[in-house]
Amino acid sequence: MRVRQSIPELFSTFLRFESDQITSWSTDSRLHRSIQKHLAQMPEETADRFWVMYWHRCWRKEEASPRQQISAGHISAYLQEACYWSVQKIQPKTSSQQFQLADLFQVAIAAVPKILKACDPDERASLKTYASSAFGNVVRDWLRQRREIDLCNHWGLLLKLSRKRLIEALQGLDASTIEQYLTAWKCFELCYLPAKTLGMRQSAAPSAEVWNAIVTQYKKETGEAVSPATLERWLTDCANRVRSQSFPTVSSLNMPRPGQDDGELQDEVIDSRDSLLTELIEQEEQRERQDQRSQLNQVLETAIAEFDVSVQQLLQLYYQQQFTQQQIAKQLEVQQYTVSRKLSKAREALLLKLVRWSQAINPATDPEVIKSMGLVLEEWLQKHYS
DNA sequence: CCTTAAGTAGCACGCCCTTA
DNA sequence: TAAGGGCGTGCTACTTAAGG
Repeated sequence: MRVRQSIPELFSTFLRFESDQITSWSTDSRLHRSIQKHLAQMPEETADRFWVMYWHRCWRKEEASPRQQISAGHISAYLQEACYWSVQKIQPKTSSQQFQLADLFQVAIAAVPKILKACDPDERASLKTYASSAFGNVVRDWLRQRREIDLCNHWGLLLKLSRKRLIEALQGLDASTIEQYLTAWKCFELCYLPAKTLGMRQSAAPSAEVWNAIVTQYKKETGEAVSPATLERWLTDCANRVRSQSFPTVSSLNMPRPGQDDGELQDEVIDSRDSLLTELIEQEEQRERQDQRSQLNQVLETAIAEFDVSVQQLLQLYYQQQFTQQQIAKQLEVQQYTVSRKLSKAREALLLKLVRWSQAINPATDPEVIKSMGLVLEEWLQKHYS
């Protein structure tokens, strides 16, 4: 990363990422003009510390004014390196390859307004030091929550949920629907409670009896008769809304191209899917993905069919019946480690098939990709046998 | 933070088959 | 018939995740 030198650079340039690598600094011309103008008015101020304090105070004064975005923009630019190094420190620790550095960087930098609010320029000596630790905390917290939400299925998520968060997630719907959803959710919680003591994250879908109980409870609460299917639809919708509200799609940084005038600031991170072209591309990509998914199914199903019957049985017990290795060992009268090893062997063989198949599509397969294929395979097995 | 359970992986060993 | 490779198994230390 090239070290930025001048004050205008420090307060108007942003890191650019391309395939998870920093490629260059790009200048936001609006911010560049702004800092030049201020420098011309105060040519004696050449210390970056002065300008950080200056923009931080402006930001506080400009509460709710459009100018506040400019001040936040200057500070975001200033904090680019701090943000990068904080995220860089965390990223190797995230076991999953799901989140790239650029994604995490984006999550962290979007927290600048929050950081500016929390850090009082009159009390703290250095915004940069404060921000460095705050960026780390923001990303860690985001990853933790994300992992938690990803691990839960709909029913687990609904059990965990607080009423307040559900209401927040349902904003935008009309009042009567919100009321219906909330009542349905309350009935679900009441009737599904026994399962709460078991594994919370992967709670099984309510059984027919539970659904009937929910229907009865709903009738008791509201006097209206609603079918189990409708209740299920409402509750699934609740879960989906909570999911997407917690983690809106993160889009690319929208950095202005050098020389381009109408650059947006990086704090606009919510994806607005309004372009027809984007939609068409997405549809095309989706078709392609579906096509590849069915090919993948075929490859893996054939591979499993070629396995020894005992191995097939093992996979069934493990993935379908959800037995532990210990339970399988007891049933098959072998040791747990034998089960473990046979499962590993089977996974290895499937992974090999998967890698060969993917190499036919894209011959350049690096170890990272193979690692991520392992995860895909595990996910596939879970789904295939469920 | 500690404990516990579940799962993984390295090393050693023995059996079986092939080869010289 | 001995050597050697491939493979399965046993033991055990280690890692990871969940719960108190």
